[in-house]
Amino acid sequence: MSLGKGTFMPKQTRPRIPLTRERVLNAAIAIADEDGIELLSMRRIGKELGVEAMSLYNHVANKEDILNGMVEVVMSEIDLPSEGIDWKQAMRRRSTSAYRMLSQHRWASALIDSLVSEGPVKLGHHEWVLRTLREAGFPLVMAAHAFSLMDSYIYGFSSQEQSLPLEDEGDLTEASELLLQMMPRDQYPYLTEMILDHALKPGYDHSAEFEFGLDLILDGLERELTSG
Amino acid sequence: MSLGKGTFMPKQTRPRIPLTRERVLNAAIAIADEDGIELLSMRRIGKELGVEAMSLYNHVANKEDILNGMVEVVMSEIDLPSEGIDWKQAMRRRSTSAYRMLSQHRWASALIDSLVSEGPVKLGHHEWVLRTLREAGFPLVMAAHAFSLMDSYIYGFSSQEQSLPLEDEGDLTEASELLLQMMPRDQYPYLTEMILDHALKPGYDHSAEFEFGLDLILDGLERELTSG
DNA sequence: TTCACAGACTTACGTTGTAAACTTATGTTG
DNA sequence: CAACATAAGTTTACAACGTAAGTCTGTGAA
Repeated sequence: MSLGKGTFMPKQTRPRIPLTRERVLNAAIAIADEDGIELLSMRRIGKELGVEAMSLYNHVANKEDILNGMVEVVMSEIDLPSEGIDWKQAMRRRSTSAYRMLSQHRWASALIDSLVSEGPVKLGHHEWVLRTLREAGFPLVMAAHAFSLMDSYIYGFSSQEQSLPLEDEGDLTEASELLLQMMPRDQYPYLTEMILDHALKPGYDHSAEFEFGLDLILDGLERELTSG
Repeated sequence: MSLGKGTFMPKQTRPRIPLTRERVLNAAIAIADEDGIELLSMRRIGKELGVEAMSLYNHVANKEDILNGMVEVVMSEIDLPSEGIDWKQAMRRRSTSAYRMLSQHRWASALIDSLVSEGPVKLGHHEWVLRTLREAGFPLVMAAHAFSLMDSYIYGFSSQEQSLPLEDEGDLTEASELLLQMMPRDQYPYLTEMILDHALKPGYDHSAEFEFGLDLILDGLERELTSG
């Protein structure tokens, strides 16, 4: 193919959308969302973009750089309400928003705490949380406690949720039934009861479970704030 | 080397401790504890045991089987106090014990929620927690909430802790100083304050941080129990 | 002493991340 | 428009990974 430089269409001979770091990260996120993080490889990302794996290295340092970048991108999806509202409302909004993000990107919670990414988005998020707490009157040590507690819960809950092998939404019925079959029921009566009478019940809602713990934590923090 | 069968020491010609599933798992745990989970490979485990990688497959199904087995082993290290004591004390003991285990085996928290291991130890643990809560008077739904909340916090806190790159104990000083250098301080005043005036303070204790959240959660659950 | 077999070893294959060397496309000059 | 520098692709190669398949051997029973 010698339709090189000086033929007759010097500008747009081939459309060739230029590869960018952003396009690489978006492709990686799409793959991780759809096929799972374990199928994310440099060659797979390249294929997604119609390019060889090694071409990616012109725009990202290496695979870890991609993983860090993915975390930064999805963390920017978290809603951080603008100032001027109640700290409790603000924390509630950012927590449920973070939970929703972690549910949409099931690979994220595992990545966030296996990596040491300290990009501007993550730093900005931390800064926002600390400012909100401090300006609401939390003393320094208590703000640290609150931050640690909230984030441990948010990421912990999301991690635990993803370890349940529910393929689609509401499909934990199938998983539970599988577990029930393998498990000698008489040996685990309380576990059996929990699965049968609670987890398998039609109205079961995971995000309601999340909000129970979140509200308990926020109420406890409010008590600490007003009493201390 | 023809010192084979019928020479003159028919029994213990070579010491050759027989390989077992247990020895494989213990070797794997030792490697993960000392060198990190990312350096755990079949060949590395074989070397540790003076054996080729493929020999392991006579005692374990595959690598995932090993990872599941490792989780089962370390979960059995968690202290589950015998019946007859206050539910709150019981939960506090098992939680701090779980936290201590997860600190000793820094790979465990990531494995526990990336895997779908449902071995007898994990099931037994769940059964113990549910029985303790139900017999303390927690209604079914509240027991589910309590379980979810406590475990999310325990594993979440441990995960977050391990994402801090502290090599030895108390060495987060170095990590924080590194972060401070890379970070434009005037852009993140509250984050800077937190690192300088709290995290870098000599008396900083991570397990105290854990216990603050744990007690807040347990107090909140107690309130739910007595009020509801 | 012979023999069966559990349990070790050897070899081989496909997949991974990425270093090094190359080729080609693009944008800036004379 | 031609020549060239540079940016951004491709090709090839390598070491390390999990593991399937086949082979060899040490050990206990007959």
